[in-house]
Amino acid sequence: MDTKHRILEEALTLFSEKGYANVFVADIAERVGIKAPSLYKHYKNKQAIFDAIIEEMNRRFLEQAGALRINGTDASVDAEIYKNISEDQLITLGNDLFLYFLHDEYTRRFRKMLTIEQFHDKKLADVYMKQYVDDPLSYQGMLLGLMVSAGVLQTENVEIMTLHFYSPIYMLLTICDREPKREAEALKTLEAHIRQFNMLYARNENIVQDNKKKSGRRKS
Amino acid sequence: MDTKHRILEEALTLFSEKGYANVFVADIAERVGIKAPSLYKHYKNKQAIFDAIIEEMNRRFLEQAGALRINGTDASVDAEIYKNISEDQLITLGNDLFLYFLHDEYTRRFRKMLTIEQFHDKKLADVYMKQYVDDPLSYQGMLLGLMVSAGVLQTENVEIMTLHFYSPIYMLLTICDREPKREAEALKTLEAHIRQFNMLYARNENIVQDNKKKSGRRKS
DNA sequence: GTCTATAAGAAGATAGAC
DNA sequence: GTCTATCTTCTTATAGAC
Repeated sequence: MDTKHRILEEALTLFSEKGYANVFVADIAERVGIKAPSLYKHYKNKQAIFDAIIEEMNRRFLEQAGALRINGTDASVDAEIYKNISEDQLITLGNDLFLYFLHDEYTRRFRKMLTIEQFHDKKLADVYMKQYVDDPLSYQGMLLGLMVSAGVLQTENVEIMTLHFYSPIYMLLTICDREPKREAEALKTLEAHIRQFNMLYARNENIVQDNKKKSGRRKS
Repeated sequence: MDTKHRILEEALTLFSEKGYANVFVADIAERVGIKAPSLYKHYKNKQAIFDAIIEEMNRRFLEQAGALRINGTDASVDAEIYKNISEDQLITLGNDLFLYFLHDEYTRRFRKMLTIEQFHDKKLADVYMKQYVDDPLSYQGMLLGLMVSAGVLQTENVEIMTLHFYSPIYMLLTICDREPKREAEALKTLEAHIRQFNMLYARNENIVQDNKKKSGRRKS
């Protein structure tokens, strides 16, 4: 049964690099170290391999939601943690999110595959949207909402605030997926982004010291 | 010579919906109203059609830069315009940028095609990055920099400010490309984003009236 | 479960008449 | 320039031996 799983691994790698149509069953088999016909003992056909990858990813997404909570929907349990969050902790939050998305080998390859295949199948576009747009916005919106309630951050529109927090992360992610060499630069930008985000949205009381340096802005 | 151009049009439409590998020469020919072999009188082969699309788009990109200036590199000539820009004008700027990217039929299809094919050819990833990430950030960075110089906006880090302005636009664009039905919602979000952006980055003097409504934030 | 041989079919491209 | 007929190649998938 190890071969069955290795087929999935190698197929995902190839699909994420070339797209489904440009990968031949023989390519996958070669990487696994078998001949193409042998592969049909493990999966009915090429499409079945693709479907198994999607299924496997769904399983992992559910795990994630429970463990890392990046896409979880139950932010309220973390309420206490975020009531007194500092700028450094906010940076850590953004960093963890970013690096998980970027470095987890399975999600990275899966995301690239989705990017290529999303227009080919509406269902895949839905998965992409849910996983990289709607769920992160929803979960982070709850976290930031808690911080607003706790008086750490301040805004009249949490939804836009969340967009301001996440969309730069999303954009930096799309950059790194295409040009991995820009990762170091992206991480610097990410930190600068969160610092500035914090400065813009932090309650006055929390940035009293900063004001001494500013030209009369945000006096308290 | 009209047929030659129609081939490009129909090919781009199909490539943007299914990806290069999933479109057959016969599909393109059928849309044009000819048989597949006739198509080879106009283009050497399938790849030549794809290459011609890329070339055509490069030509259009250059035109754009000159006309709409969305990706232009000579923002300084527009300096005077942006020195006294209002919030509504800023919204218009973001709206125009967004709607151009979204509604220009050629760029829309081209962007979707690039999204699908970018990992297949490094050159395409480069075009994508330049057109939808680096150039917009560069040009808008110059515009926003001018507004900072003119005292309309205020920040210590124009680069991050530009990221805060553009990345939500980029993200909303990727949403609409995948789910056109969300366009109306995206436009509302876009306007709210720019209003909040303006509120966050505008110099105090420009938002004196707003402060009356705020809970002690940004007193002047 | 893996192999070789091969069937079945798809898709790109050409030949040559009109 | 467009057509029909056809070639060629590639790729998926199956058959059947080991």
